[in-house]
Parts: sequence; structure tokens; C-alpha cells
Amino acid sequence: MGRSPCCEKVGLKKGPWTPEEDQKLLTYIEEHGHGSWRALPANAGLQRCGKSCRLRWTNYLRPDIKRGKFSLQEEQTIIQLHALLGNRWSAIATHLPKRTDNEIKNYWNTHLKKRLTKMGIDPMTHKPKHHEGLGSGSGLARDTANISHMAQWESARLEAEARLGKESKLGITNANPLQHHLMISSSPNLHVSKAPPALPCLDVLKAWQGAWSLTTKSTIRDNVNSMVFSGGSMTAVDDLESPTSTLNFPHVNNAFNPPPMQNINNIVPCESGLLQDNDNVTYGYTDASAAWFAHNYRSGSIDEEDNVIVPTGLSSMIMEDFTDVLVYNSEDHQQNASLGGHISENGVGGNGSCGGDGFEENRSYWNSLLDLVDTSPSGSPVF
DNA sequence: AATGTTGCCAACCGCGTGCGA
DNA sequence: GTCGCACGCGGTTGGCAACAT
Repeated sequence: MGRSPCCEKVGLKKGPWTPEEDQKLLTYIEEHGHGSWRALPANAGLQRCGKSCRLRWTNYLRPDIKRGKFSLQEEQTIIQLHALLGNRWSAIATHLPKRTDNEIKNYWNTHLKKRLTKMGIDPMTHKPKHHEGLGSGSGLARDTANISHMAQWESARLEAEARLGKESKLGITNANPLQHHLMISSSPNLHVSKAPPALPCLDVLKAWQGAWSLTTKSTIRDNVNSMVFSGGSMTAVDDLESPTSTLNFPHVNNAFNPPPMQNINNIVPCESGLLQDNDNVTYGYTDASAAWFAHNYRSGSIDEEDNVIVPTGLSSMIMEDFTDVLVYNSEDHQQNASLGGHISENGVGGNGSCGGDGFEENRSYWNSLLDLVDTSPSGSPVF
């Protein structure tokens, strides 16, 4: 059944909203709630259609909207979810509670898509472009099929969860994934053994993280409590390759080539997605360990002789499940309260001498990635 | 300084879905 | 089961600002 355009009526205004219109809408909704959107414009004295009012409210005027630059965590979450859900912006938006689907969609189209393309990754398939024409009889094809299968499974689960989230917001259910996660993560003796499935978006994440950071966490957390950088160099022991991965990173196994010590505190991700220090020297994947080194150095987990101290506690934390990590990533305060404790639970790092929200964010980011990446597919219901 | 180009984002459009009559 | 209303969603566009020539 067709539908006539909602703004067909003559005299209804279109285009940008004026501050006066915003104020009218805001005041009306604050006093009466939106009720029926169709009836709202007349009641509020606006020459707009109900749909236009709804959009203005949900995308701009709503008080719980966070505006401005997307954080690294948010970017990562969007990429992860896009890999699983595709262009289902509203579903993605449920995991970034303060962002609107429209904003996420715009950000994807104007920033993230381009950056992934630049990195040689197809933003639609989330696969490296040079892998696209491979034959179907290969082991790779089997992996791809598994990935697809897992993606479907994960996608369905996320959808259900998004629904649950919505219901939760409406007070329909008490289920709250974040609370659930926090409950678990705040109990030091409770180590949940349920392993989440390997993530089909892992390759993209690795490329993303490789573009501006570290490589060695998985092996470190599993096998050692301390590692030694001898004379400022280290052989990276990257072992992050997932069983289902379609992407190889041979370059990250190269010897660590550190930036000058005086620049350590100034390594930041640069425009290209790689790392850059304050001398504008760029460090690529090969040098990705530099960031890890820098972060640990700054946070006090590398000692005078360049020995890296890895907290034992790292190996004991297992996230309850993937979505908790995502929700977690989207909640800045919770994140600081919980993951900050996570990395410093062995007395390493702590508040960090580096200070600053950026570092704290990065620490949390890598902790969550660490947990995401270091999961075995054996616990997955898919296999 | 003037003009053209590009990037960004708010807003619009039209289809799909849920739900009550 | 069908119809029609209301709303939600994803794709697209118009217009402004920033940047390049």
C-alpha cells in the first residue's frame, strides 16, 4: 500500500530548523512528551510535519545525545558491528547509546569507510581487497564460509541483544548487559570460562589496530609474566592470527625498531592510520610494537633497563562475552572504572605516569581488544 | 580576492514493519 | 485476512563551510 509524502500539505515548512522552532519543539516535548508525532506539530505550534519533528528530536534535540568527535573506542565498535551487521545503523546505534544512527551512518560514510579503503580493506566485506578473487576449493574458502556462518550467528545474537537493549530502556526487562559485565569484571575471583566465538571481524580489527599500535599481547598474556627488551630492541612474538583469519601480517614479526627514547611520550596515531612521533617519523606495522612499548614505558610497566613487566592479572581476565565488551567500550566512565583496574590489578600501570584521558582510553581499548582477540573458537556454538 | 572543488552533516524521501480496527 | 495509520529505518541529497587553485 502506498503512502503519500508526509509533507504533502501545503504550508508545511521544510529544510533547516531555526532556533525558535527547536525551542518550541523542546519545550513541548519536555512538557507533554512527544505522544503522537503526527499530532505534535499542530499542538506545539510548528509548521512542520510530524516526521520532521521526530527526526529533529531523535537526531539533534534529545538531551541524551553525545555530539562531537568519535572516540577510538566508538570507531572500533562501529567497525566491529558493521562487520557483523552491515548497514544496520539502528542496531549499531544501540551499542553506542549516546550516538544516533544518523550520526553513525554519516561518520561511517565520511570517515571510516574511506580509512578502511585506504588500508586496503573493502569496507563492505571487511576483507582485504587482494584476497577477493581466491578459488573456492582452498582452505581459505572454508575459513570464509566459517566466518560467514559465525557472522550470521553473531549477527542474530546482536540483533536479539539490540532488541533486549531497547526493551531494557523502556523498562520492560531488567536485563542489562553492562551491569552483567560489570558484575563479572568486578569480581576478581570469578573467571568466566565461557569463551565467545572467534570474531569474523577480527581481520579488520587487526588491520585497524596494526595501523596504529601493538602486536604482542596474546602471546604475552598467555605465556609470560615479564618480557625483556634487550638494549631497546625486541623480537615481536605476535601470535594473534586467529584460526579463521584470512589476513596475514608477516611484517609484524619483524624485529622491533624503537623510536628514539626522547620521542616515546609523543607517539600518536597519525592521519594515515600509522604511528608518528614528535619528529614526524612514521612507524608502520613493522614498528607497531613501538606503541606498546611506549605505552608501557609511560605507564611505568617498563623499568630502567627496558624490561617490560606484564601484569599476571592480564591472563586471568576473560570477558563474559563479546557484547559486554562492546557495551563496555561505549561507556567511558564504566570503562575507566573497570578496565583501568583490570590492567593495573597487578600493581603495574596503576594511574600511570603518562596520565591523560587519551592514554586511559587507549589502555582500555587495548585491554578490550586483547580480550576480544585472545579467544578460542572451541567454545563457540558454531563449531 | 574570486572562483571552483571537496567534505561534511542535517534533513528529506520512500519503503518496510508493527499493530489495531 | 485485509486495510490503513503511525513509526522506524536506510539511502540519498541539498546546502554550507573549508580548502584549493
